[in-house]
Amino acid sequence: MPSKKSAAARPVKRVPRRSVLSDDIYEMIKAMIFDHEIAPGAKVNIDALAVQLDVSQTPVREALARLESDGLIAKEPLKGYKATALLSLKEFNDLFQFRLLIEPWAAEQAAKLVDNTGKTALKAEMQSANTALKISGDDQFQALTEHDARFHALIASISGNQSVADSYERTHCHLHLFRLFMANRLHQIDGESRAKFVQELFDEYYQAGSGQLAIKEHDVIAKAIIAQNSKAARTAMHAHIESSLKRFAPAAQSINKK
Amino acid sequence: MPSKKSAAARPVKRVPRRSVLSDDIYEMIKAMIFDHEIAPGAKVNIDALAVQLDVSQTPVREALARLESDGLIAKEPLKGYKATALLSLKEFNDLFQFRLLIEPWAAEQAAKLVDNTGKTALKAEMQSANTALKISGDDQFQALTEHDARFHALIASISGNQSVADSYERTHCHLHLFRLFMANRLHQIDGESRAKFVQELFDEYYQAGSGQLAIKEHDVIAKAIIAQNSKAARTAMHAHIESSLKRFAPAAQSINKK
DNA sequence: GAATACTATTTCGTATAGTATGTTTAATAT
DNA sequence: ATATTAAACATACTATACGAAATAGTATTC
Repeated sequence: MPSKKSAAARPVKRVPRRSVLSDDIYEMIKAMIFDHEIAPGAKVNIDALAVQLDVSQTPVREALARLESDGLIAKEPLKGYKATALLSLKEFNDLFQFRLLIEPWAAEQAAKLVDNTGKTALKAEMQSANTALKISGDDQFQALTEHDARFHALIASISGNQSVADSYERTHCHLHLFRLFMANRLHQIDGESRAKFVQELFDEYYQAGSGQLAIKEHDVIAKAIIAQNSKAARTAMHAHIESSLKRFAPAAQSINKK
Repeated sequence: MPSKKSAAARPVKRVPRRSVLSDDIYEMIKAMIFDHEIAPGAKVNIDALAVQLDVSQTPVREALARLESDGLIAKEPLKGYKATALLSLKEFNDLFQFRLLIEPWAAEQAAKLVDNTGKTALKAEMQSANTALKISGDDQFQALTEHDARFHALIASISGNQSVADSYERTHCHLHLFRLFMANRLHQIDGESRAKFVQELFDEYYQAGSGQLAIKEHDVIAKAIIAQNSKAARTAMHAHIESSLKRFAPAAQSINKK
């Protein structure tokens, strides 16, 4: 069996690796949901979307079918697709309860099984978090949210359990949280008090106290895993999720009162 | 606002409720995977499938996109769809580990929150299990497997947490287990020893000891939930999954050795 | 015998037309 | 004026045919 070196040495012929259009469209629509180009609850017109993306209906239909399976879009037979509504307070709490069931375990396992590759990846991800902190405005929030998604997915992956990793990915929790936040953000225009609330929410989420609260919590988790301290990793993850729940609860609640 | 009674009294106009072809096809293909009409790892030709089911490619494409999202079918870009392979021993263990994370909690919550509707549903499901025991042969195994799927899904539903219920459903564990069993079953022809092994496996799974082992375990769980004894429900569910894991492990292992 | 060139098959996407259902508007009747 | 009915319109869903691009298999050449 050829070594990895020799394999890397010979010219790689498998270049094409062209992604299938259907997959690209899937990612594009997901992105449109993510950044509110498709608002929560908004109707999704297949034909219009196909025209807008300059493709035929076929790949759009496949993408929507997958998105429905993901729970990001709901289908009403013969009436069409709609982006799912924002999380209700109950759904929000349920989601975090679910995460509490699997993620502390995942962190514990990750600490037990992590190898050098995993440690390197964790360090790199924490670097990207610090980079994100230098951005400003909504873009920063998006960058931090994406770091958050990658960080948790990485740990689930290091845990070695594919079922757990998949189930985490499928929650799309970062997407839901980002939509909750942006929904509040977009209501800024409604009044000063709201604007202040949103700003406070943001500060509280990412820069409370001496700053970068969530990132600091990530740092604790990452360090515990790298040190292969499984108990510490579990408790740190548990604390982080509960802390994150408390930070986001006001956003979820205010939406419900609308 | 009209009461529920008056709403139920007037003739229901919402009769149409005609399912969309695309959804039917999805269920049909899933059923074909379930009963090995599409073998694990087999290639799935869209055109052939459309002809076989006597529909156009459009609904087949949507169905396959959803099935891929479910993890029941894998897509290789520009090469087509294939039914996913049987669970490897590792995947099998991972799946059960995942279930151990969420199902005991679900049972505990179910015991806390169950109402009369839930209790009635649980009793009805246990009745259907007894009915299934009267069937014979592979059909019995299928009937029992389907009861198993409904029973666990019901408890997840009673737990009240949609995220947990969804994540359980998406494991499609009953489908994977059934495929594992049938794969062994189909190898009966290979030799007497194998035939005996399969028979023993079956007996052990559903009729060990004084009989109906798994069903008895279900009964313990159901009774604990109905009695609203949450701790008992949790431990019973935990024991049941571990017991189930031990029963099925040989099947998963023998596949790996192939 | 290995690399290249050619052919066949298949996947993927497009385009378009037809049908069925939902939605809206307008007209009619109570 | 309200409610019911009917027609017009829009859209979702399905069918069908075609074409482009990649893969897989075969043959040819060195």
